[in-house]
Amino acid sequence: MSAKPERQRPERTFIESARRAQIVTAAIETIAEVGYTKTSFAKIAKRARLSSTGMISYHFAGKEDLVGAVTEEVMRVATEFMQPRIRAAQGYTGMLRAYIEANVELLAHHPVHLRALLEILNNARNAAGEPVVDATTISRIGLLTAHLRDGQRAGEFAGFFDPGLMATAVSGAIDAVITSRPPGLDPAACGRELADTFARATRPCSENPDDPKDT
Amino acid sequence: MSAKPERQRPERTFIESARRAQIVTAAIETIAEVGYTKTSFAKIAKRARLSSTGMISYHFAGKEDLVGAVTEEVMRVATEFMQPRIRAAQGYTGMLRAYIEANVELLAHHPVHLRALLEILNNARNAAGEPVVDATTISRIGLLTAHLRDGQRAGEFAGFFDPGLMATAVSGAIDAVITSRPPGLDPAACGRELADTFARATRPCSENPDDPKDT
Amino acid sequence: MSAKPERQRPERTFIESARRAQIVTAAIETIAEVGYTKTSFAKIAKRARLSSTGMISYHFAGKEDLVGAVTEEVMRVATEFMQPRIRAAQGYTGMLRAYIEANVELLAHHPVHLRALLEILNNARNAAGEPVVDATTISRIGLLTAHLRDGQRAGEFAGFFDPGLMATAVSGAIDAVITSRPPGLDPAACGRELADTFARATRPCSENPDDPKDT
Amino acid sequence: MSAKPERQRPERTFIESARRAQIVTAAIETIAEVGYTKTSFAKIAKRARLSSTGMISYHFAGKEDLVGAVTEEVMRVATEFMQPRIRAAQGYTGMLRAYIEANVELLAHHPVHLRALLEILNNARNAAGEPVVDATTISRIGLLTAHLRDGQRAGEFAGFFDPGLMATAVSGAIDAVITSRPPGLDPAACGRELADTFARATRPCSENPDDPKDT
DNA sequence: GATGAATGAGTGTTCATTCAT
DNA sequence: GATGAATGAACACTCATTCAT
Repeated sequence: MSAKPERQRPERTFIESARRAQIVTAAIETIAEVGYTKTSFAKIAKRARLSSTGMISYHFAGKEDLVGAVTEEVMRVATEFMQPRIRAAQGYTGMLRAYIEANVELLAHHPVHLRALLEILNNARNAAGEPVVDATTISRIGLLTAHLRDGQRAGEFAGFFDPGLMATAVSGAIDAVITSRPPGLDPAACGRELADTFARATRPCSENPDDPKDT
Repeated sequence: MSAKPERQRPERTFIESARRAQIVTAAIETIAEVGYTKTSFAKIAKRARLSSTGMISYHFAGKEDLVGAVTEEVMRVATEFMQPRIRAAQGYTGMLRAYIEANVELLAHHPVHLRALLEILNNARNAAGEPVVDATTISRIGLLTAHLRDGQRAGEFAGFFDPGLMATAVSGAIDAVITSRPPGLDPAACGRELADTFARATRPCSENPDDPKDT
Repeated sequence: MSAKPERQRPERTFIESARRAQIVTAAIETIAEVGYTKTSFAKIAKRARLSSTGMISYHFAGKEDLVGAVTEEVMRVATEFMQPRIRAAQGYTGMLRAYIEANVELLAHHPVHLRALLEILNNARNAAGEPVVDATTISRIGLLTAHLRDGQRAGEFAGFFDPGLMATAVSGAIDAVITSRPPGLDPAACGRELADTFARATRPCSENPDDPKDT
Repeated sequence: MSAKPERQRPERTFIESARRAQIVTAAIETIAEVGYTKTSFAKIAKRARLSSTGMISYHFAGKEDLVGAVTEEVMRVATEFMQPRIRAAQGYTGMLRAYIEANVELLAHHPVHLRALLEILNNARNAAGEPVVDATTISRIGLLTAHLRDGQRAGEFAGFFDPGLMATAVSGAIDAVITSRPPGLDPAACGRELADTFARATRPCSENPDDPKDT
């Protein structure tokens, strides 16, 4: 999230950066196609037309390092796509809608990247059994929770829901839609309807007179 | 989903059924603990106090067969827990609420089973890379979709949402809540709030006068 | 050092014990021939006429486990050879002589075993860089030190040397002789002369009137 | 052992000599720290702050060549330290004492160099499995043997021991002391006591009236 | 001359499955 | 029918060395 994330400590040669990018691309495609579990260095090397798996180990410190690079790349693409859309929206409600719509629309533009990311989030574990990339690293639920809480304080969202739980629900619903790739529905309509759903669920009481419960 | 799923084609001796159950139990615990990816016959055999992995291969046709048996068992437990709660509910809205609440509550009673199931749904792939157990196999989204559509026709749910998409969203939200095990919230309250959320989202226009969109 | 060291927890099948012994034998020969560093599972498997290295991993928990088994076996052979000779000796001086002579003579009877043991002691390290089998495990220097100290108290050895340092010197001298396999000297004479050397070095002042230093 | 061992056949540029020295130093430190077995070009390059292992291969014909250079350097340091001390001693007995003491004292001044040398002597093997640097190459035992024999002829040492065997014993004892780094004993006292030990062991009969054996 | 990139054989280990007993 | 033994492909990763630039 720093201004120049690519200017990290080890200065990389042009050719090395190119190789790394090539490997990362092959890794993304492989993970999206066969799933994280069945992805091996051998398959990635084959897709990247590399002669050996040793090549990947040469450019990346290990499997975790490669997974980290893949995550970074996907997040870069996703952020580049979503951020302008979210920034253009007005108000807390508008931004929530923009976030949901942009996220679903992202599926239409970068389905492979998104599937790879979900595979990593769900499956990648290190030797200790802990997630290699946990959800907080990519800061989805955290940011969403903060946004919902701020919107509640500003009075744009209803006060009767727990922000953390709602953020989890929103994320889960989006991921499920992404994973299931609902056939017959175009992504734009899909995103709009999902945004509608959570707009109704978070609307304040005043606009929602007979709310069934307020905890 | 047949009435007696365990009395399938090959009639099993008592001792064989016991062995299979023992292995399935060990598999569920192992998958829940270390994740599907890191689960191997060796670890299952160790937990089941079997001396060799050959034993598992003897009782199950292969990894897919074992995963299928695990899924069946988890679904049996889940159905046994949820069905009475859902049947006791009144109307489409009440049943939807009961379904969501029962599902979250199930986490409190059978966390190991649920985690194992989610691991399998997310990770288990056959040699061709296709999911071994897809979501439709366990008929969650399908049944939910049908329920939502029927409720729409009966006028209990609003008509402006797509049943399939809403079913996907509901399932995804529940799974996310289950996976994240929100700290500081007790399961009952969690389930109630999640049910509230989708109650608001599916309520008809009449009770929800100024709905922002109706596609 | 327990009475029945082979009656450990896991009861092994006859055939498994045979395989383990076969592998241990091949490992000893390989280590003695090419050195610990150049010994790999592949070479051991080849010598043992096993089809794959996986076989070794099947019978031993890992490289460390195999090295431990090799050490145990060599120590078993060495103890079996040396113990009766040492027990037959009289007095502290006699036992020290017997120990040295038996150790050198052991080289003539089991040169391969001894070379393998020395290779392991000098080279085998675990991932953390620590010796897999340290000298104290096989309790050579520890026992020797105690023997020298007791002999000093009993007045059989001179009091002017440090028992630990002398034990180290004795062990080092023996190992050097073993490693260099002095050509042209028969082992029996070799052992006798080495024992003479340390007999002179440890003899009390009374028999050694003009000792140059007494710290 | 030539007068100017570093001025060998190929005349090297200043910068090349510097690079070689830098690599040799890094190699010594690495071998001493992690052991010869776990030392690789990669680790040496890292310590020498070189960007690639190719650099090492460029300056040295191979691993054996590097090990040779390391040995030369350590021997240079050791000789520089020990030679004046030995030359200053009087008589065969005095020189033997000086040699032993200087060798142990060397450990206090250059522990890293010494550990590296012992690692190489014990572990370094070429492809054929033969030692890359054998003990005779560094001429320790050879020179010592000659010294002992000359001292015997001169009557300073007893005649009843075999010079080669005694030289081996002396070297082995010193190496064992060096390797074990006896805690709680300061190096000077250590060296003195070890020298005492072999002084007693090599003293002629006349000063040692009741010698137990004379072969 | 010097270097970063690449190589491919080799490391120990795990895996699901098969088979003779 | 049941089981311990064996298989061999696959795994991530390291190695010393080579080579085009």
